[in-house]
Amino acid sequence: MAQAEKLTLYEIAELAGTSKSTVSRVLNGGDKVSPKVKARVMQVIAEQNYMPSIAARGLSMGRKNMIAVISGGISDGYFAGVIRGIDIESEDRNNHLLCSFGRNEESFIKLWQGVIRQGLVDGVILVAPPNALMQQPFDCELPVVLCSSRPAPNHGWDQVSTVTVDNRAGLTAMLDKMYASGARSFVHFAGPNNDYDAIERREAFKTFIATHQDCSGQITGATKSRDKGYENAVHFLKKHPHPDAMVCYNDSTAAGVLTALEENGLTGKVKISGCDSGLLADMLQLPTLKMPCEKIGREAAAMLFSLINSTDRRPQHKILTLTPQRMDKLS
Amino acid sequence: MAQAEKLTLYEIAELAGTSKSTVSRVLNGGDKVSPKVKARVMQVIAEQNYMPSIAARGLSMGRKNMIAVISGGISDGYFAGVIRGIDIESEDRNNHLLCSFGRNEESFIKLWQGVIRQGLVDGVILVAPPNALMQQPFDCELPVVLCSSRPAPNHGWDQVSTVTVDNRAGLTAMLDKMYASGARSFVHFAGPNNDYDAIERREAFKTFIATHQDCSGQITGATKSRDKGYENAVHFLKKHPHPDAMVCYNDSTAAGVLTALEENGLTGKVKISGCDSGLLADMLQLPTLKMPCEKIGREAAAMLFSLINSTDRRPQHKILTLTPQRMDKLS
DNA sequence: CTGAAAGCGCTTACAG
DNA sequence: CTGAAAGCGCTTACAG
Repeated sequence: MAQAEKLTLYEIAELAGTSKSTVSRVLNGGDKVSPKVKARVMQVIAEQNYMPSIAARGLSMGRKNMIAVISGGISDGYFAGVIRGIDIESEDRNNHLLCSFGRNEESFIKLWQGVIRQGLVDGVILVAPPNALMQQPFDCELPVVLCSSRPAPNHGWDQVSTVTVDNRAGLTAMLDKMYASGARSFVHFAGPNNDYDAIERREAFKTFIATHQDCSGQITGATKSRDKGYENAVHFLKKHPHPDAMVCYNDSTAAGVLTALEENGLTGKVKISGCDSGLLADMLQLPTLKMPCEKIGREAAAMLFSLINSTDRRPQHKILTLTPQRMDKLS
Repeated sequence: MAQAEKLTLYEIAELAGTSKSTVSRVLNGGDKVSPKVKARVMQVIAEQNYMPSIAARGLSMGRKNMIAVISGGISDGYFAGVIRGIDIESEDRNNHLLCSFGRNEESFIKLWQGVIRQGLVDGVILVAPPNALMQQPFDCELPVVLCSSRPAPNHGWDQVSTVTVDNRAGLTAMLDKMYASGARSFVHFAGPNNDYDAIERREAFKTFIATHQDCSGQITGATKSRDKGYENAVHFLKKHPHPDAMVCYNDSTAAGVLTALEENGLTGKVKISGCDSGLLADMLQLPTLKMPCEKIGREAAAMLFSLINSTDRRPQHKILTLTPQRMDKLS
């Protein structure tokens, strides 16, 4: 196995019979280099399969060509989608991706501190960061983009760019559909209280009920897992007659609720919806709102690179649409 | 928002009234520094929330404290699990993780070339690399670990360390169980021909049939998706009487086969098994072999770090067990 | 158009 | 125990 020791700029220069400066110039394209020399250098580079050390280049230029993504997880399809989106945009720009996955609040915060202080990236994307992080003052000179989270306007975090989804419009569209197909009594299996998306969805639910005199609505929560959804639904069904429609925070919750419905012989008798639209919703043929995960990642990365490449530090915000899926399965 | 410009070693030294050398020494712990000076330096570091530039440190030490993982994907639960495992081990060692996801063979190979030539990592983990890569001569001086793949002994790739699963033992255990519960005629819905795991499983199937005189077996394939599994099963059931047992390459395939069985009124009449054991198998209550994804990642990372920290370049190999799940649902 | 030199932020012999 | 100096692999003014 050819133990091709990594060559340096200097060695390439030697081989090409010229100086480091010149090799650097042909590498970076900018300045003029005589065609002859350029050709020779390029040939040596090709022969040696040489690529410059991007760490050294980063040191010298101050530009790292690397961005970090710190994510609250990876196993969930949501994270995978977002990260894939980020990766696509980074690869297109020949940038590297530093990935870290917070195992819990504490580890997430530690990763964040390390990444911003060790100065090895040009910018950071935070995917669903824990609330605890945003209780701390924002103290980072790097461009940052926040996904799926919109911090309260304090501690300086409100100056950070965001990519979010329009939970209110999405949930309202879902509720309108349910209403149109006859539902009048609703229950919302809400998500965690510290989750931005969950809060928004709950508010949309409240608003819908408040603006429809002929409708009644209850809220139960907080659930995000299938088991918890099941539990809450069992509990709910014991005390209440079944409603016309059950609007769940996400697909996992809906899956649990569905099981409870089945156990109570209510399958097909209650309209039910989820949110996310992954494998689970597919399998269950569940009406749901499609979370544009990959799009979120792409937008976040594009936004971060635009921030990195510009001197304008004003925060940018992008709101993406949640698309209703399988609405025909509602009735 | 405090625009805390990143401080350098030099500035810390100034603030502490000492030299860069000394600050570096307290940072790296090794050499002796007088308690007084050390305390002062540590205080300044704490006050300023200083962390050394790991890129600069890497340049100077030759050690990058960063490893790369190049993966064939991310959306699949398998990839997510492996990467999570790698991340855990890296974080424990204060190493960073450079992640790239190959969109196709070509992009995977390009990522590989870039990573090994740009010299910004100490080692590389390849997760399910495409065959095309291993047709090229192995030319990399960095430690490398291969997950879920074992290249043919050529082009130097056989000198690379691997972490794999014991497909033969796993599948054989599954077949034995099926046999014990009465199955005598088998069909294997095999996976792709260029997939290491698929090949191993197919071989195990062949061996089982060959060593059981009283059994018959057929192989159909190649499938890895649910749709393809469905298609193949429909096709198969048209021509053949249904067998006692259907052994599928993975859970997705099994899911498709299950649908075909249902359409033919055969639900519950054929023993069926998958492999992977993720959300899908859970939902279907499918007997399956559990792929230890996170463990694969952890082992691969641990192996890579041991390779990085040692001068012994001999390849290491680790084989993990596939654990049968829900065997009670077999009959 | 081209090269010598300084500098990016560290570490580590080498002399005190 | 501590500091000045050289060096890691690049880029980029600065002089030719």
